[in-house]
Amino acid sequence: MPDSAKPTLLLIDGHSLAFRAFYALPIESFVTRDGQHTNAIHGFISMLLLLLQQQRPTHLAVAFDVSRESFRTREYPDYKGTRGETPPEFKGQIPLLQEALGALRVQVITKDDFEADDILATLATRGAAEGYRVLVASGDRDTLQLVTDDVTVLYPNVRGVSELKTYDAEAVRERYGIEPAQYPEIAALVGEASDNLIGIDKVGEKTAVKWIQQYGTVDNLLAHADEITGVVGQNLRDQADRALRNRRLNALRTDVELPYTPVDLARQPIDAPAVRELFDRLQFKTLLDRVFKIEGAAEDQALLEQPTATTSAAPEVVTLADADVAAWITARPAEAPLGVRVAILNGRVEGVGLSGAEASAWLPAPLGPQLAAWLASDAPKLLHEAKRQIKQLAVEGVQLGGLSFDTALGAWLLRPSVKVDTLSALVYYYLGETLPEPDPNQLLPATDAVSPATEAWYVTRLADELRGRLDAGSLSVSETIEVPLVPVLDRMERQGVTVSAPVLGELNSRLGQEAAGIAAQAYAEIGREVNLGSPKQLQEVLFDQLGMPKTRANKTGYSTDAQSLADLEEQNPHPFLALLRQHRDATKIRQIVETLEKSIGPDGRIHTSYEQTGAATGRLSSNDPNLQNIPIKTEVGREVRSAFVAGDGFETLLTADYSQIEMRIMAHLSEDAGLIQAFQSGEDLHRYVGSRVFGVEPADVTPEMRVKVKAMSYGLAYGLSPYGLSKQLRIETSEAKELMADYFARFGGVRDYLRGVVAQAKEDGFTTTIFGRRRPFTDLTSNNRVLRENAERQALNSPIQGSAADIIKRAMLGIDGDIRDRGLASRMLLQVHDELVLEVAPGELDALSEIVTARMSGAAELRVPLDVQLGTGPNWDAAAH
DNA sequence: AACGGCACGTA
DNA sequence: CGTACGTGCCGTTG
Repeated sequence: MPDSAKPTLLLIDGHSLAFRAFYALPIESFVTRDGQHTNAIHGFISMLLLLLQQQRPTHLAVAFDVSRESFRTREYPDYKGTRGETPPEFKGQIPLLQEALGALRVQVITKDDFEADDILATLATRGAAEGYRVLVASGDRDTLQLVTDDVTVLYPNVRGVSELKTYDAEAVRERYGIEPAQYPEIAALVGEASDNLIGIDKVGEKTAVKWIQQYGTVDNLLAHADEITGVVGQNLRDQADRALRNRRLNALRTDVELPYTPVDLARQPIDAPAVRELFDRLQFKTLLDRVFKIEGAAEDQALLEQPTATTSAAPEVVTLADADVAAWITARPAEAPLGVRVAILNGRVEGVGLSGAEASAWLPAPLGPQLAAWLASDAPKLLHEAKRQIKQLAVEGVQLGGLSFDTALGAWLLRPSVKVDTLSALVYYYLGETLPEPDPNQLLPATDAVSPATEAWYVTRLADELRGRLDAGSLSVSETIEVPLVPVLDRMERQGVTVSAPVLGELNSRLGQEAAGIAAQAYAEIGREVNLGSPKQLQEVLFDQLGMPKTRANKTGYSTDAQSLADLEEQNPHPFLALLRQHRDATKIRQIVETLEKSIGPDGRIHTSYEQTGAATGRLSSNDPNLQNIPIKTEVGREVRSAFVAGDGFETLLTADYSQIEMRIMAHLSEDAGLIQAFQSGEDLHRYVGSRVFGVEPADVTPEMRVKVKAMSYGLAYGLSPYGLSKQLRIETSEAKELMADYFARFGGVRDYLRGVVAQAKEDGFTTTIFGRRRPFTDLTSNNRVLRENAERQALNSPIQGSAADIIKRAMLGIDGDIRDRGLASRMLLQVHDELVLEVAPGELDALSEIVTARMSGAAELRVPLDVQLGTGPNWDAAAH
């Protein structure tokens, strides 16, 4: 059989090539935002993709060593003994690499008591016997013994793993002057430093080759050892045991019992969602593209081959007329929720898919009265991303009631840190089935999307699966907080908030002129014009032209951030620095103003979107535009707030915020008597705490003392270190340390609690909020210190931030419910984590204030009161307090 | 056009 | 070497 017709079996030594990649790629260039090193993974995958392209293997596996222990170390405890401790940056990459290979559907093989090379040898031998063209990629020269006419070894050269040298039988003969099978004979005599196998003294490659060419094997050589003259001959005779031991150890085993034969290693279509998720996490953008480029053809093929197999279990879809809807629904089992899928095409409702466990129906637009009535009813419904569909239905004048579960919310509650949220991806993850989706990049889809009714059926199945996986606490959060919040957020988004275009316009032009003036002065200072918004150009000005001392380093050079500029101003005052800072301030606010101006709708209002699954802690996030980061700290910033006004027909804005809610939660959770007392005393928190920490009367707490204590208190909930505190307060680390010690001496319960949270999280693998919301962590036990300590701070913070999120969400539900129950025209517009902004209808201020106060302070029963501050005014700034 | 990096706004 | 977010600009890459 010609080689080209043979199947190709590619066998890779995972550990040795990942290790080569680790040393070939600069470690500092491959670190994710959260500190995970990825250079070995990146290099390995890159090499793998290259091999897939160049060699087009039909069968593929990667073998890993299980540990350093193997039958070889039992015979010779010093085997590979010279290898130092594995670098910690490398160690953590292997499990991730294996996860990546899993996602790429590459078989990973390990075997207790054997090394990866033995697995390769076994499969290579077997593959060759079964008629495969076999490729062995390994950084271990011992594999050269496997080379035959059918087996080729690919060995990394000094330049790392981007190029692999091909050793076929001819190449081995040329390089070593012996047959490949004789390689271990040579190695046994010369020794192999990397395996800690010492050769015969004074015998190098030249001598060994000469001997093996003459005698063929070590055994035979030793049988004729007396024929060898000179010192090397004597060494050979003296050290014969060593050569024999080496020969035993470097012989690869070809009889390892494995659960796979070559035929089991046929290449599989990759697990695209898993690859996307993982590569996203590892920040492998270009590799992701390469994977899909290579896989593209194969993936399409796989999809074509089994397009219906995965959906065949779904009930057949019947198309219903509206008149038949009520009957169809009545025919379903009572009480069982139905899946609902609103199909949207070009901004219009195309129809609605409904599904129970055993029947699916499609109702094309226009939506009739029977369907509309049922949708609006309390009949239980299951949706995926309900808010989006509720909004779309509203456009058609149709309401949706009775939402009982949202699969997007459920998946988020289960794994709040994972970004995957499309229906098809979740179906894939949790049900293991493929939901064909039209390629959004194709005008004419190659694969038909499934009917919305079938999607609705998948929603019901996914809902079952997710509910089964959620613990009682998370289910309760779903049912009592998140799901009921969906329509509330929808209303807030739809209402929007009125913004004064003239106020913003005036602010914009004023800031524009101001920035231009500042820029001109700045240019004059340095004698040229640069782009003040370009960190790169600023670096040239500051560090080259002006010769300022170097600041904190970042990937593109030295930092020009506000902190660095402030440091420079202290050490090296220069008019340019102040001008730059003023320019930044002006342009930043102006940019926010411009974004807001562009967001004003035809109704004169801004409609943000709340992302309910946006934050892993349980908080909401806001986008398009983000109304949760409107300036407040500076005078100009507050001018932006003043542009947010009560709309026509409304009397005033009402703002309500929780004061120090996170500290109160800390007091509650830690049960620290001192902190609880602080909140019950009615004294200003930081003054009270300051008096305890510094041992003075509350009245004698100086502003400096208060600043320090305040920073300390807030920092605690974030896992602030003494170093961080010292940086922020610009004090010595030793003073920061003392400050923390003094704090904990008075509020020891807080320290115990914070320690306990992390310890508990390590044990459980997750943290929990007061209301049962969980956040899982994987890195708390990581060997990578950066990764581990990041996870520790997140675990420390999550119950606090998350409980605060639970509380304000509960308050929102209460307020919204009361407003509707009492038929008030006032409405809730914005949520900014610990603050709500409401629009007050004429005459409703008192009633609304009462509702808001009661619902916010009553949203949780803590060991300390929940203090709520209200403020009113014609605009958001004036309504603040 | 898309993306990473930087910088910075909020709680 | 402080948690949680979103956005705009720059400079590079395709």
